[in-house]
Amino acid sequence: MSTTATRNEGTGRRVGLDRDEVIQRALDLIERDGSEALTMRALATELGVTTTTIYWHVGGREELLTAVIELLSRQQAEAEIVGDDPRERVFCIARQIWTNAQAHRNVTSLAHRMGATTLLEMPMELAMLREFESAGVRGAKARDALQAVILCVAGFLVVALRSPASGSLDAHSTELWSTVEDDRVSAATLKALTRPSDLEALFNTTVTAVINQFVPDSGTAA
Amino acid sequence: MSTTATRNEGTGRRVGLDRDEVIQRALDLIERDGSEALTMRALATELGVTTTTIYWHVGGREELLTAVIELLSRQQAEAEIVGDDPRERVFCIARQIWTNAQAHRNVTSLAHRMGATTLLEMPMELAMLREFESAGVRGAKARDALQAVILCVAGFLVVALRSPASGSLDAHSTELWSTVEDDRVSAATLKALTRPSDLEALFNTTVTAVINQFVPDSGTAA
DNA sequence: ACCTGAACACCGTTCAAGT
DNA sequence: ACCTGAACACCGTTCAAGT
Repeated sequence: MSTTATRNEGTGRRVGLDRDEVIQRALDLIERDGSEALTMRALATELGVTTTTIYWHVGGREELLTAVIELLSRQQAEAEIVGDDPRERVFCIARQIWTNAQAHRNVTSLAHRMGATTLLEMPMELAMLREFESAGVRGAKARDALQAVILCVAGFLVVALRSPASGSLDAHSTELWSTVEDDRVSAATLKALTRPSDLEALFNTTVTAVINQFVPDSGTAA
Repeated sequence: MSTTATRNEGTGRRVGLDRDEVIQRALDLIERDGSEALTMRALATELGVTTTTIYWHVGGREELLTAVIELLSRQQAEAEIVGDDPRERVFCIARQIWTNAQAHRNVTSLAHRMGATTLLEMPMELAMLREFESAGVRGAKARDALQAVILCVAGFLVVALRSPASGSLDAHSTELWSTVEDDRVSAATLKALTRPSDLEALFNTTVTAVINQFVPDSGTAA
């Protein structure tokens, strides 16, 4: 992408690589081929360099992955927040997290597996806090409201990110349910379970319910 | 644990191992040392056997892990469901999932990372469906209600399971927030963020809100 | 049927050495 | 300061061979 890789300013550099470029290429590689495809050797080959060079620039694999997540966190443009009242605006931000996650599935699910979701979504969580403040929700109440909404969104991401991502395991809900029989559950319900939910609609309903629980229904912001 | 390992009935067996015991020991090892500690070689050593024996009995690593999750799924005793109306009973089941997950952190977070949550929680999800039925919620509505509640619980598990599990990454929320400054967020809120939420209380509030959204407030079951 | 031994192709990481 | 080459200790998996 950037042409800085082949720059050689007459210094002792042979490749002209810097830390930022290593991380950016790592991000690209993960988005393209998944996070398991990012081995130190594969990334080195991609950069036209030896494995040890990566260690010199950014450190080991754990540091590299953390840096990738931080990079994406900064790149996720904080889109404009629309909505007439705090409830709507909080919902708008929740949808942005949801949308961003689907646009960057591989890094998002990586962050998820690493327990670094907060690191990735920090800017959007901060935006959400500002809305809570303007709705008069602050202190421990704001913290809990944030946790609840983020938790709920995270739950949706768990489901949304696993479907076409790791096709190896056939333990996906719809296939599992097709083998179940139970005389205390109607046939209509069991049949419905074999078809996927409309996650979009379900997201709206559920997240709205949680937001309404924590954000008061004030018409105008303070 | 079971003494079947040293049994040798005069057949050609040298060790007397069977598939179930391999899987049980794998489960024990994961619960004790974490899922990363379960290597084929480590498990083989634990069993007093060669690596290849595991392949003969249960197959590769993926199959082994799936079998472990299925085993725990069967072992999670379906405790008694208490509550006067469907809403309360659904909440009771949600709490059981929550409790079981914390009692078996390592396997649960493994199932989570594998996208096999449904496989693990199937019996409890089925119990929840029965409550929906008795509340008159069936078909696609029951499926969506199940999804919403499970999703929400899954979100809580994401947070609850990452704290003392993988101590390697310091990207935990509380530490991250301690460095943040923002003039549009009050000091009280920022300070609250550096202290962990009461997940127990938050679970009750949030899950109840979601359940109420999908299960009608009927006093008595049909 | 059940299990071993040796081997293969990977992996992350380190360390001395080069310019 | 920046990068290479060789090596180490791991890993999952396979395959022929033993009883």
